[in-house]
Amino acid sequence: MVQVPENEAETATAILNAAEPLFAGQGFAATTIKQIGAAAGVNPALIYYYFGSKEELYRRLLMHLFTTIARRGTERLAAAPSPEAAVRALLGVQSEVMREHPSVPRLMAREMADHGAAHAQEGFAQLAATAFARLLAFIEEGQRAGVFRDDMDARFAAISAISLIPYFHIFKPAVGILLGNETPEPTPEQMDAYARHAADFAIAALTKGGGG
Amino acid sequence: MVQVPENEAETATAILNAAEPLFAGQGFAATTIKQIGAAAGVNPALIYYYFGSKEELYRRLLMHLFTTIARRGTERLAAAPSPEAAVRALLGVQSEVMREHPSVPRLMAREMADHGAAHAQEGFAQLAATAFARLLAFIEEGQRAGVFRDDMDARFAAISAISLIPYFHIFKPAVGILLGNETPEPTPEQMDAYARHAADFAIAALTKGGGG
DNA sequence: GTCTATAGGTGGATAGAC
DNA sequence: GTCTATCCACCTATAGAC
Repeated sequence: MVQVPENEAETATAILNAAEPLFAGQGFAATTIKQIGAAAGVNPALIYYYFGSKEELYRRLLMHLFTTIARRGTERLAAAPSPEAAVRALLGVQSEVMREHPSVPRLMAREMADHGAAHAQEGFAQLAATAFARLLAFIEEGQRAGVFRDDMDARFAAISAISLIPYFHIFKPAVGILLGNETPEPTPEQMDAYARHAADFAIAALTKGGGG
Repeated sequence: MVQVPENEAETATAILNAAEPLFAGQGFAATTIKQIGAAAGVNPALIYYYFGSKEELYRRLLMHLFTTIARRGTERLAAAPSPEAAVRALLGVQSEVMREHPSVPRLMAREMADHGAAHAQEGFAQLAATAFARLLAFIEEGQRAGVFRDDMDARFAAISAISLIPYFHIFKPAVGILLGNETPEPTPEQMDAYARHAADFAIAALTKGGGG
C-alpha cells in the first residue's frame, strides 16, 4: 500500500534503529521480526531482504555500537594531557555514551550473559586493543611518574576504573532504591552527580597519598 | 517408565537446580520447558505440576537466590569490627557468592535488562533494606570517625564499592582479554587476585589521606 | 524494493491414563 | 506423582506477485 521505493540506506537504518531498543529491552529470543517491522514502520519481510536473518541483524547492530564506542573512547583519550585527565576523560565518555544510548549497557549485559558473549568477542577485542590499551598506558605512566600508587596492578586498576559507570547504568532500574528514592530509577540529576563522583572515586583510589 | 514417587521436595529442587544455569546462560525466552525437564531428569509436565507456569518457576528461582544473598551479606556485615573491615567483608561475600554461583551475576544482569527488572524489584528492595543499609551505616560511621573522606556522598561511595566485584563477574567472558590472556575468561588465580585488588581499591578510594 | 500468503517447525500448556 | 499425547498459538523464513 505504501510502496514508496525509499532510499535503500534509509530503510536499513530504520530497521537498525527500531531493533536496538527492542533487543536491549527484551533480548534476542523474545524480540520478534514482526515487532521490529512494526516499530520501524516497515514490512517485516524487508528485514530478510536487507539482513538475511534475525541473527545477522543482531550481529550488525552490535558491531555498529561497539565500533562507535571504541572510536569515541580512543579519540577522547588521545587528547588527554595527563594520566588523571585520561581517567576522567574515559569515565566522561562512558557516561555520555550510556546517557545517549540507554540500550548500550543493556545490550552489553545481555551479551556477557548469553553463551559467553559469542557475538561480542570481536567487538570487545577491538575495545581492548584501542581505548582500554590507551587507558592502561596512561595508568602505567602515572605510576612511573609517582602520582599514582604503584602497589596496585595496573590492569586490575584499569578494570576497576572502567567498571563504575557501566555498573550504575546496568543496574539503573534498581539503583534508585539504593539511593533512597521513591522510584526505582535514579533521577537525571543523580546520574550527573554519580558521573562526577565516580571520577573522583577512581582518582582517589589511584592517587598516591590521596587528599582528604 | 520410571514412575518412582520420589520425595516431593526432591523433584522440585531438581527442577530449580536445572533451571538456574539454563535461565542464566540463555535467558527466560530462549529456555524451553523441555530443556529444563531434560536437564533435571524429570518429565517436563511436572514443571506445571510443581510450579504452575514457566514464569512462576523463574520468579521462585530469583526469589530464592536473592534471599540467600541478602542473608549471607547481612550476617557477615554484622560481625565486622570496623568500617574498613565491613567494606572488605562485603566485597569478600560478593566474591564468594559469585564464585560459588556463576549464575548469579548473569541472572542479575538479565533481570536489570529485562523490562526494568520487574521480577527482581522485590528482591532488590530486600537487599537495599538489609545488606546495603548496613554497609551505608558503616561508611557514614567511618566518615564521622575521620578515617573515611567526608567529601564524598556516602550513598554514591557505597554503590561504587559494591560495583567492582559484580562488574568483573558479569564481564567474565571478556575480562580475560583486558588482562592480556590468550583466553577470554580470567583464570581462577586472577579472580582471587582481583577480589583482593577490589577491596584495596575501594579502601584506597574511601580512606582519608590514602597511603602510598 | 515492497508486500502478501503461507509453509514448516516449535513452544507453552492441558487432559487424562496410570 | 508421574507420564503420554496433543491442542493451539506463534515465530522464522521463503516464494512469488506487484
